[in-house]
Amino acid sequence: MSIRLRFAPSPTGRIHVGNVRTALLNWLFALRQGGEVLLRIDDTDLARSTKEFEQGIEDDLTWLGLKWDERANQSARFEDYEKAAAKLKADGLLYPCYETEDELDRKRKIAQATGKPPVYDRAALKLSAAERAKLEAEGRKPHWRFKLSGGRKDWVDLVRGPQSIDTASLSDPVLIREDGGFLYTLPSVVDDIDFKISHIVRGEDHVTNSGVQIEIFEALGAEAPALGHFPLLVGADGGALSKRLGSLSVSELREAGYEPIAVLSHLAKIGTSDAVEARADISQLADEFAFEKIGRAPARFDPEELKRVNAAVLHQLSYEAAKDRLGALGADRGEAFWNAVRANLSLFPEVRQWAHIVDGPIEPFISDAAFAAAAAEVLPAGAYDATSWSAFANAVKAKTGAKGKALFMPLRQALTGLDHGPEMGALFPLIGEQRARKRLNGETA
RNA sequence: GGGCCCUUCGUCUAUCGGUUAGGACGUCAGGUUUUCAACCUGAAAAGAGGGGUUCGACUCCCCUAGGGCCUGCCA
Repeated sequence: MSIRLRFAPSPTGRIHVGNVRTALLNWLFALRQGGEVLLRIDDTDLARSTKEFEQGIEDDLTWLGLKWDERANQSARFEDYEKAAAKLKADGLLYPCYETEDELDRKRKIAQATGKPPVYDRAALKLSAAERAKLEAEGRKPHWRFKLSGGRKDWVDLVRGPQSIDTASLSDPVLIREDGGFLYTLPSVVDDIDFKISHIVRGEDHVTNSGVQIEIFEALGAEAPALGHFPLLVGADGGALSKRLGSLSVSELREAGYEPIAVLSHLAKIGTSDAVEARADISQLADEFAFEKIGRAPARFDPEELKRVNAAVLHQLSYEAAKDRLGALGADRGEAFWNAVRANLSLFPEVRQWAHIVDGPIEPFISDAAFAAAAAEVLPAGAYDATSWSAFANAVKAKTGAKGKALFMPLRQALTGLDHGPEMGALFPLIGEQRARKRLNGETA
């Protein structure tokens, strides 16, 4: 059997970190197994789905470096869903119901209040043909429910181990809405069958769903794929992922300047037994992927940790890899510049700050004007090279008697306006004599 | 209310009855950088609480507390 995974977002919004984790785990398993990934656009909800979001999702996945082998739109497959629904109806497994949403809501509340499980009572199953005809004559349109077996459904989950869902404690799921629209449940199963999906990897919010869907697979004469349900993401405080964090979109991360591999590394490793550290590329993440490494407790998504991973990626990034992006930001000052400043970056766009400090104009920070003026007097003339800084520092040391931190910190502050940053030896030649002289004299340059 | 799952250093986790409870990140210290950051080395740091079972429990069972998911004509 060939390995085929699928990622099935709804184009009702852009993808966010939770979605990326789902996508990534599917991709990593497929990559590891030499399988394929189907990008399935779940756009059965015609009212809320848009082509813009669909394009946005593709852009997001492409930026992340997740390449799909095949893609499909559910909106183009309604005939297949109708066919499956017809078969279920013919088999007596899909039955019409006429309760309104209000009625169902009331039934649920009453059940809750009396301590009973809020499970659909199957009243519609007891309707006679005459009663149904009467309801239809009143203008009521049916929604359709799948008749659960009432037995237990078992499977060995890829991450959770043996699972058993008691369908007797579940409501018969509505498959077709009153307006004729298909809900997620049936199209998903039909597609998984038709596209020969071998493994379904999704969040644990779908565990109960899986029990239901296994019955639908069987009702349609198919065998359910292997199933894996991983724990969901929670916030850094251990509580539910906040709305802000949970909806943190890929496009926002992209705009903020995050590296795709940092986002991928972080989301692939949190909640697993591997160290949460940057990896070189997706194939390395795939090589290390194993369901057994995924824990069963929720994974914590901490933006601070993501930032840390991102910084580590930048600290290793070669000039060659950074060159084009530096150019795009107007911050390409050569390899020596990049190698000097990258260790001070946690987000790529921050490089602009260092380019600006090299170019000016910036306002120097001078705490001791006499010291700075003395330093200016021994500033070497002409073109600077890699040795200029130490020559200058020694000259200042000889003239003022300052050494160590008392020597370097005021010079750094005067020359860069900041009290931290890259090696001055690399920055100094880029700043050059003219700007250095002005800054030491307290002038903006 | 019911069902399913979870709880080990600050954080993510390893351990599948007998370990000095290991690693990674963070923190702290030292080194290096004639300064800070980066980098290198080292150290401190943990079994939610209470009962069992057992010669022996982080590991198995029960209770309590805390947390997550599901219980939709959402996906």
